[in-house]
Amino acid sequence: MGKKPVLNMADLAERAGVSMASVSRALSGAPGVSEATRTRIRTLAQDLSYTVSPDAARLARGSNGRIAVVTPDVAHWFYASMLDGIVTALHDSELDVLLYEVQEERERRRFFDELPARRQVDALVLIALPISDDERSRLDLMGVPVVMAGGTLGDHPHVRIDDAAAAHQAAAHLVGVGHERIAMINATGHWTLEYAAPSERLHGFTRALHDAALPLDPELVVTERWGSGGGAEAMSRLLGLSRPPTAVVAFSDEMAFGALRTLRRAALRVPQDMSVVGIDDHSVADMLDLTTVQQPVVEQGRVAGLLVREVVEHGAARSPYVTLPTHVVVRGTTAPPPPAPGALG
Amino acid sequence: MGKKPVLNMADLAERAGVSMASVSRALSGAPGVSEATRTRIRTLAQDLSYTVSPDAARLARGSNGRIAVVTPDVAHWFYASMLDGIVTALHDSELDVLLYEVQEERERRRFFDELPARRQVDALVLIALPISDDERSRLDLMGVPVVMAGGTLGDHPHVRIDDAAAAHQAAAHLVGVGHERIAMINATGHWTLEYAAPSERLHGFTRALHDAALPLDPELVVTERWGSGGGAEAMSRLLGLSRPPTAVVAFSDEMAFGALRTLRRAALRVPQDMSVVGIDDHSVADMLDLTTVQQPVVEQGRVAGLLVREVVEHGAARSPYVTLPTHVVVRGTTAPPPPAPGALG
DNA sequence: ATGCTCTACGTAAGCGCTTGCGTGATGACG
DNA sequence: CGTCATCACGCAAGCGCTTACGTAGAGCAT
Repeated sequence: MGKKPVLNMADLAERAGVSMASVSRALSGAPGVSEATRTRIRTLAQDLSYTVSPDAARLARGSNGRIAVVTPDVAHWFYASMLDGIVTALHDSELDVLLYEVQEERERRRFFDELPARRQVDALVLIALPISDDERSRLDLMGVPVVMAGGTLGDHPHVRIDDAAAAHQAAAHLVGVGHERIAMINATGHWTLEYAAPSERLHGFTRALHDAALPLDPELVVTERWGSGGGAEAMSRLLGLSRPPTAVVAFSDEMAFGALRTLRRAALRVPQDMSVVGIDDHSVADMLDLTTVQQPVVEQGRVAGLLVREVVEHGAARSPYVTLPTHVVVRGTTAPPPPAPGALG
Repeated sequence: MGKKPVLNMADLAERAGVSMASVSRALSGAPGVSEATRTRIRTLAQDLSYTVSPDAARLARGSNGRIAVVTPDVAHWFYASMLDGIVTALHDSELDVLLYEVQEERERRRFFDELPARRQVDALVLIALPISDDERSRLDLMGVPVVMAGGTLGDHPHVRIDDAAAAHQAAAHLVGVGHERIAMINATGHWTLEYAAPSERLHGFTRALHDAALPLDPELVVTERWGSGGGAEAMSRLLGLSRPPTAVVAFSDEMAFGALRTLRRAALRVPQDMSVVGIDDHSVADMLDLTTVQQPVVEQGRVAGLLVREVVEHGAARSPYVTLPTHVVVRGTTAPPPPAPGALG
């Protein structure tokens, strides 16, 4: 009857003819064992395929080895790429990742009320998740450092892009090829909480027009819900205008995709009749030949991963605020505007 | 000096004027405390925002509350959708998810050698990860149940689609609209280990031709590496043939996208000059108007999540082998073949 | 030899919980 | 009014580790 199902440290110690203390030290790399003993124990552990129980170790030591990543949507291109960067950066560390998806309001509430990650992790990485003040104070209860990937959160470490600059680049590109009547398709969040990106990008857009001494026609700024459906809808509205634009900056590639769909259905040619530029450089943008402002998403995740490692390992990050650059990728959806009807040339 | 940084159960018990045992029982829902006491303790815990330490609980109880999900690529559409289904299915359970990405060979080896998830989880979900026999025996060392999502693995519980049937449906659709010279673009894995899908899909394809009494021209089966690049390459080879096909079944939508790109660059019209059908119903397929065989990816993940819950909670799943249906989604990339050069009609 | 410092190792006290078992109180029953 | 379940609860023994502290022996200088 009854051997333990799995070998524990006491068993190993016995077989090695030493105390548990030595085993623990040998395996963890702590000083206080001779090299000979250490090697012997390690070899034995290997042979018996023994592993220290992370839970027991963590309990005895008080915290270690795990972080939580919180994402609004596991499957969405943007968040998934971020997550990819984060786990990649963590690959050669000892940190494991506990994954939480807080998509709907219900899960959101559950996450902040119950704090399921509480006492389980050494740090938290939030992927582009706007947070209310109440929620921030709940987070503080967890008593662990937080880093924000793809946005900002108080004075917690973060990585992000300059949204205003990105939109500015998009609009400036259109100005550069000769457009004067440029629209912006902006996004509105699906939660009560607003992301900062929409207003930032609108500012950048506005500033670009201003810099080019172009008037800003309020009709040409349309806001729809986030996603390609919203983009399609927004483009319909723009086409319905008495004086439609000749080019449009979309809040994101996804919205640009929707806009392109509307244009195709309306039998308008891109870029001859209408230029479109997105923001993101979504993996599909290349396939659809969409001109866009590229932002390094995986890289943002990677930096977030490095930040969280620093924070966990050294208590703080050396340079906790990182803004990564964006740049225009010219493809086939932008060109000079068609000659104005009744124009001289 | 020295209060504990965080409230523990002993503190709570003291403040509540009861023993730890009662607190534990009250909080965990175990019998042996009166309703009155239970409520009182719970309220107090709430007020003090106390949470049981999952690690200590797990240690004392011997295992509980966490599963590992292993995916080849966090960011890839297919795996990300699977993962989404899994975490969604786990949302209203008490299970947390530990995420492991084993992308490159190095990480793969590390994962199977070190078994970082070992002693940390109650079960393992593998997302479409082909596994060698050696690796399987390593996995057995973990001593926890394994479920496979998007494939099979010995007699472990699994969810998947019928790959042969999917390819059969794709080819049959093309036969149905009148094609007789149909190619297949097949995929080859990027690892040494082969997925089962390519050969299965090839079988389904072959069988469909056979069922329609069409000859199978070996020239028309081309295999390229997985991904849209491979699809593009494969299509080039097909176009180089002395007698090119009039239609093609691609291993996946991604490969179909590549094929479409090649066709566009070759100035061939789709579907007038060439019909293309993919498999997956990738989120972008709709955007590119690609006819495809839809497979329920998120749903497969969801089912995998349910399976793992059953396995963890009841020790076994009631029906551990699930095959989900696929079906053709007709869009704009398939049409009858062009009239044969020199044909009578 | 004596005394001292090091090093390698063992002892044992926790870490924060769960749970089998024991106990007194309570109520049912004859 | 005695007898026995039953129930609510406390006691204390772990769960599998880490680590402060203690100790024996080796090495060295005196």
